[in-house]
Amino acid sequence: MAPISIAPSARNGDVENNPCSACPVRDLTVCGALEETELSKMSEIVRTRRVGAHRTIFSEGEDADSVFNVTSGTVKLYKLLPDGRRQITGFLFTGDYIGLSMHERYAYTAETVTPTSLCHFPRRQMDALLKEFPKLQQRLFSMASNELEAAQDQMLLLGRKTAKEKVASFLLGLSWRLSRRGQKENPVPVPMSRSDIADYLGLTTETVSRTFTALKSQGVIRLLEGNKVDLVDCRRLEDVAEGG
Amino acid sequence: MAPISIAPSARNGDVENNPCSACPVRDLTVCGALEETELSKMSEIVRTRRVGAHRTIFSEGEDADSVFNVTSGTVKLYKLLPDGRRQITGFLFTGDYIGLSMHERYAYTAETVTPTSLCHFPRRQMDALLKEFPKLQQRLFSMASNELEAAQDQMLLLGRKTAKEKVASFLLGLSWRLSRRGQKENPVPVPMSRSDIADYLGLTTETVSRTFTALKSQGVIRLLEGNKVDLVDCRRLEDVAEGG
DNA sequence: CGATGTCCTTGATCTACATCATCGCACCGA
DNA sequence: TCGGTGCGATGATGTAGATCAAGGACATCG
Repeated sequence: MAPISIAPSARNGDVENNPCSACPVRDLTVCGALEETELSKMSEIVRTRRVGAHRTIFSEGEDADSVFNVTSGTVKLYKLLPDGRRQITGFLFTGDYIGLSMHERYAYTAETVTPTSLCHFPRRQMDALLKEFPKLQQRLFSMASNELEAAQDQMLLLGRKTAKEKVASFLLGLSWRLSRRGQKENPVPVPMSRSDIADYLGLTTETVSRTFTALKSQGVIRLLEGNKVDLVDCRRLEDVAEGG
Repeated sequence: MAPISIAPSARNGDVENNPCSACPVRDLTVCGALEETELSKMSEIVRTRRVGAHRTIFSEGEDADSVFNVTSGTVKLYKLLPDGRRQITGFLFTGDYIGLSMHERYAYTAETVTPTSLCHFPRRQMDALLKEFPKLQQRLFSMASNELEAAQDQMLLLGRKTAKEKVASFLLGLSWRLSRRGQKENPVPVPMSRSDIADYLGLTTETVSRTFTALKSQGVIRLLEGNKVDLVDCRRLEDVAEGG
């Protein structure tokens, strides 16, 4: 397809044709499963996209013909009841993959919380790559396993935890995911609105707000500039999260 | 390994060495991904087990060195909080696979609800089979996808539905899974206790009990002999489940 | 630079469901 | 045959969190 480029232009040419090889977050994502040389196959089918905050990426019920990688920003996934009640089933950050649960139609709506960069893959071609590279398939399976475990934790939270335990668990979860991505785990940026947090925890915005103030006045957390939360007393927050 | 058996005994010999080939529920399970001939590999590592009701198969936190297939009966999976609050994350029936989310340690406890038959596989050897048969790996991934979608539905239920909507959804879910297994979808056997249902739906036994009576007196369901529930008005039950 | 809007917070009140208590019934072992 | 035990149903009461209401902090915009 692409002519083999030579001499000085070679390097730039490679990067242009194979942006994935220069991807700074590759190891965080599904792409980390591939060797440098195999990556070109991904480059061939990927299309990068930048979208602003509060944009719908796709909606529940639409044909699921694309999958995505989040390379920066924050995304929320949610399901709605007919009367408008909403449950956010997850927040996605740098490195997360959208479209793990692959059926004919999307099972949820995906919407950006902040400005976001996405890698977009046509699903058919991604499926072909999965067949070609079992390592990719394995990595995807292991990511699905992690999601499943997170979903079970979330069920415990939604079904059995109090408001205070829910909020504490939420903050610790954010912090934990930061550290998994190799970022500083405290203070924690909280880019989503109170109402998003409420719909994630099965609460109302008022209760979330009150619970934040309660934790703050107990000296467990501090609310900082720029929607950051300082986990002052992590140990105690963990106790709170488990009902201790 | 096993000597090649000849003549009249051959057939029985095969079945004994390869019980999987005679498995009546094979197509429902992960094993359905394999050809007759490949099944012998599974037979070599499988050990079948029958266990009574209310037995622990494994506990949260133990080394996850086995995976299982349910060939008959009902199993529940649950997580506990330190103070004993319990969340049941799922019920498993004939054909379901235990151990999808594979980490070093079990993320939940698995306990039988009724007498149950299990196929037991050492995890290491199962992993080897997954490498050998990509079809098996694919099947497992697709089962994980389904579980993930079910988990998202359950989050919506736990976070945003009322008691009545929860119970209605639960009954419809049982019925739907029956029909997926090719069984009659009404009336629905409900082998688990009120307290199990409560811990699955994020309610108390009393509320579950009251909600059953409420649905009964509205003529939407009938409680039959032998813990069966007759979904009298399926359409209306669906409306109730979605808050209609 | 007021006008308008959105988000967060806080207060007052309400309610769905939890909690506490009791009872009936089926099952079971002695 | 008879207590014992566990489960399910139902009634009385309590409460965590929802709902309703209002004000304050910012940002955007004519």
